[in-house]
Amino acid sequence: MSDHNRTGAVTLHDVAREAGVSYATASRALNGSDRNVRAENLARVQEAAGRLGYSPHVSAQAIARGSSNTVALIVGAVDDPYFASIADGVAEGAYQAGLTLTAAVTDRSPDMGLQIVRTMRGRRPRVILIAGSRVDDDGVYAALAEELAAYRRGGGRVALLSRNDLDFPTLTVDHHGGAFRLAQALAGLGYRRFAVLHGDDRIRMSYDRRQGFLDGLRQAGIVPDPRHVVATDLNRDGGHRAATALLSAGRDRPGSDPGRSPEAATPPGRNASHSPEATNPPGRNASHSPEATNPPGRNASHSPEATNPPGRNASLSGGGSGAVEAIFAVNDVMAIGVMTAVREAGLVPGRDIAVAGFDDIDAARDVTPMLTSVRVPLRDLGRRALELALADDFPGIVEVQVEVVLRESTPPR
Amino acid sequence: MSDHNRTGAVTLHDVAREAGVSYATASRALNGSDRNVRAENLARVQEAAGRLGYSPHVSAQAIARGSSNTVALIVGAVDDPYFASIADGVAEGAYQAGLTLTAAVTDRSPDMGLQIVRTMRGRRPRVILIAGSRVDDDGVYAALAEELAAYRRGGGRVALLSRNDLDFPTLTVDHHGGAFRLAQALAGLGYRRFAVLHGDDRIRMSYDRRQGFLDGLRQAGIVPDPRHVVATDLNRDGGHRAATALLSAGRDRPGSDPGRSPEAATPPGRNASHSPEATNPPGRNASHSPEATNPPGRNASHSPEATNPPGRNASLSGGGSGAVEAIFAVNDVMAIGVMTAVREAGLVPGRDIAVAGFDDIDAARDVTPMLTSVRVPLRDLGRRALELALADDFPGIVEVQVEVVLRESTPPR
DNA sequence: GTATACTGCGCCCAACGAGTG
DNA sequence: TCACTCGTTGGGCGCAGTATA
Repeated sequence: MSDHNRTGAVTLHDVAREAGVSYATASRALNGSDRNVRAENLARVQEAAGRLGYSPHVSAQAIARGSSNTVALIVGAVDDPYFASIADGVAEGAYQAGLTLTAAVTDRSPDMGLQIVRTMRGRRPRVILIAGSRVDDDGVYAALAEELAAYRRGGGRVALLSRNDLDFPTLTVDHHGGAFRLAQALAGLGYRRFAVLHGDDRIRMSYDRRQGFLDGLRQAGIVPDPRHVVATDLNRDGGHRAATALLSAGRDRPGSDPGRSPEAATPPGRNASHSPEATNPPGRNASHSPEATNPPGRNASHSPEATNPPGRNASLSGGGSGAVEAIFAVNDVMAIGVMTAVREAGLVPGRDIAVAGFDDIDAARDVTPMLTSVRVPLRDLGRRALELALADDFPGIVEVQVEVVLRESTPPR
Repeated sequence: MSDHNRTGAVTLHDVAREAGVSYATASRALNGSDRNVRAENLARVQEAAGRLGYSPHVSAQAIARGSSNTVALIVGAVDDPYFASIADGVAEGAYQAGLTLTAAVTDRSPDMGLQIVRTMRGRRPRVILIAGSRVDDDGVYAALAEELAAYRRGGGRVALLSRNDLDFPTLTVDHHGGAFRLAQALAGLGYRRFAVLHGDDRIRMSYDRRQGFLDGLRQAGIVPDPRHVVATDLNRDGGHRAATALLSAGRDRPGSDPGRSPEAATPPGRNASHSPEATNPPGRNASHSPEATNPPGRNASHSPEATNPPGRNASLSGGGSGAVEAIFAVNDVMAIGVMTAVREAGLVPGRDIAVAGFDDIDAARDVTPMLTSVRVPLRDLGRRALELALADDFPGIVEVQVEVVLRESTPPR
């Protein structure tokens, strides 16, 4: 029965007919606009709806009402604990607010989330939340901003996570401060020679964390060998690969330039995990100018003009006066990869080489030794971003504080 | 301009007016149904659309066309690598198929996904994918089945992941076989005394894995102490908690019944992670009959009639003849929690107590020692589930094979 | 061949009249 | 008469078809 319409789905008409009431009554009974419906009819309608398996067409409702109650979350990857935790927070908040969450992943989009935002916008959600779309080339960047502006003009609400360069309510993390204090803490523990693993400089998170760390070191009178400040992918394999290259370079070819090793010098490529803004589209890998926007004292991967004169031992494990004592990776996922690489090189993380990360994901406490990190309240981040978007006033940029967590991977030295 | 309508968003009307063409022409130009539009007009329309920031209203399109092109994925949790990997696979497949993915999490729903399915259905997606909704009490269970059947009657497509009890295309994992072979492999390595950590028995995955493992042991002539077969949460903390309780019970109170320890005996509660079907609604914790459907040789958490006579040393770490040599947890997340608990007890996982899990998530290779597990192709699972749903024929149940991966956490003994 | 009406998708909302008590 | 409920009708949401001009 009731397969008269195109899709074959049950409509409100069918329910009304089945219940023996009028269309309007059925509508009033089910969505209770003005609940002037007799109890008996109400029950009949509900019963009929249940028997027929009726499900209101939310698209039609959305059109008729002019608004939906979904929140669209756009993340870089699902696979990544960073995003997963944020998404979890958003899901919780959405549930409490009675909103339906729909998520999209920019990871595989050629247009870096721009297209995603476009299609998401077409769904007319009440809120669009963006966690880490990349600060990309100006063209795409401006297009994204315009897209969001148009969405807001249409009554939509926007909140951004972890970027502070657009004119929307933004929840940002104190990357610089956290890394700064971490560096100071590690210096306080007695470490002097550091390596830093970071990502593409156009990813603000990566840039800020690296810069904060270097600034913190400088404050302590420490300037790391530029060859030990390496750009790589912001995921587990990126950390693993860069650390492996550095370790093998230091051991197998003492005096060689680790920054020039083919592994470590590889610009960030595909499968960029974590990376709030590092989701390289397939086919465009490594095609960006890797040296763009580099500040002084930066990544020396490709820089022949390293401050260390050639011949000086800059190895990680050489044991000489220049040997690196600690590796900081700008996120935990990378740091965990680093730890595995260290072990594979026959060394013991923590004892032989200290390792530190950032984010304090759950896994940081499950690796051995437990990972020193900077705690970011990721779930709160998601929840608060949603609140921010829903709020009526424009709070501008809200900065979330973070906390250094010292663990066994960086024992006093 | 063009803020005449309720929402304030730009409509196709605005675009047509702006471009100086008729409404229908603009429609054809933008969605190119039959592209009988002059090149000049086409360009003008596109230009106008871009200038106005027009975004087609997908709800309206869905209504007009009678179909949308989204795939709805319903998972138990985002937080969990198991679901995250599956979601990643689905996202990939959806992207390739030109479908938009929208995901929902049942974790916090009081109705165990039933309500989620209901609302999802209202969105009229082309596909609904369910990864691990719990095999719950018959009422909800039947309601879920009916909901899905109604959805299918309306032309929708369904695929189920990892449950094989409903009449829909299903991708199931050979939980029993994998655990069976793992048990045999561990027995082959010389282990004899095992503990098994599992979840709620109504969760088929947990039940099958545990049963498979026990069957495999039996085949090798091994029957573990029932007190060492413990039910707990299917997440990291569940594994950690249960292992801690067992270890402390074994050490602090030799001869006592570890199954009676308040920690280990706690029925699965909230925050059930991983757990394709274990997402207990808040407020209903521990209210189900915990002993339901228990097969012989099962969990003895609450069983005074343990086969071991009281006084015999059944501790995990006591070192006596009854000391457990290996702990199997029905998933990796739990196993990782177990490893941490072992370490916290002053023991070395792998050397003092072997640990094995199931799923072979990425993190299994980043813990120390690397975790023995059973490899489940989770990403493939997601991708294939989508294909299954989209396929025209009804393939019934497809079973995915798994592979035992022995690593350092279970060295030969 | 190209551009314009018109109808319909499934629903919400408002207004009106008619039927009860 | 009043308060309440119900059915009918019309309009509209934004868009995609299919005829018309």
